[in-house]
Amino acid sequence: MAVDTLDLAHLARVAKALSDPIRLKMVGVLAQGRDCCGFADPCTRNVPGTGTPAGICVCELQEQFGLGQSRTSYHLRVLREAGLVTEETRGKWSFYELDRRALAGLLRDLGTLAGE
Amino acid sequence: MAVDTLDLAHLARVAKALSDPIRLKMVGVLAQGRDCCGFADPCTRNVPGTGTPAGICVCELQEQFGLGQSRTSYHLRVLREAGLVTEETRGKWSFYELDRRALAGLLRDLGTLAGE
DNA sequence: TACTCGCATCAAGAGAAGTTGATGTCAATC
DNA sequence: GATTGACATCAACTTCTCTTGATGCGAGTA
Repeated sequence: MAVDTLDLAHLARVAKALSDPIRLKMVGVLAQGRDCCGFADPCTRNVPGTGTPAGICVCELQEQFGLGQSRTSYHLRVLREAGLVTEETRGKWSFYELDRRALAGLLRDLGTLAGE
Repeated sequence: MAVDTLDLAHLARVAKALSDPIRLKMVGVLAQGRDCCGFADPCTRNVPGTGTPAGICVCELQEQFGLGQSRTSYHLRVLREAGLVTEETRGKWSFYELDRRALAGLLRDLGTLAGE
């Protein structure tokens, strides 16, 4: 892929989303995709029927990071708007999942920019 | 390499340096490492004796990007402080070069964060 | 229906980042 | 030694980002 086909504005937006230690840590936690949740709360439920965990709910991230609710929500929104994570509402909970393709795309594009 | 050995603060700083389209474009130009300079100026000189080009001078970047001098200098400083580029003074010119290892390190660390 | 819970969003303030023009410094040239 | 050219840095300003507390809203629950 040629350098001049890169969307630098988009690349910059994704990089900006990753330019904060809190959000990087969130990506790390989401990447581990751990079963939500470790703590005693109804949101421990997995995808109905499948038993497969899908994403981590905001309350768990909030707990893990010791952040306020709106602060947690804000950083998740930045990641979401950059396309790095996806959100799915189930019941009254929001589950966030890492979009690995988006992250892989970033790495690929940066590699391209640097001439592999 | 384990996720918990990553220096997220440093990762964030490098990502922030890449969170601006101007700086991304600079990285792209420096990556091509084109012979400095294309335009008629004494800074066309390469490393004395070797004939090998080493870096691109500020005046060329300024010209290529159509930016003011202090603005160009500012963005180069951000890249330099993030460790993404190195600077070398020769005569009255400053030559900037991409530090490929730093960029490779970023890609590696992001990969690690995302669990490869 | 009223209440609570989980979450998004908003409004306001503090601080950081980016832009611009001015000033300073050092090397090269006159 | 004075001038010029290349560059860094500073000061002032604007704009963006982040944090905090408040408000709103839909989904479950009493």
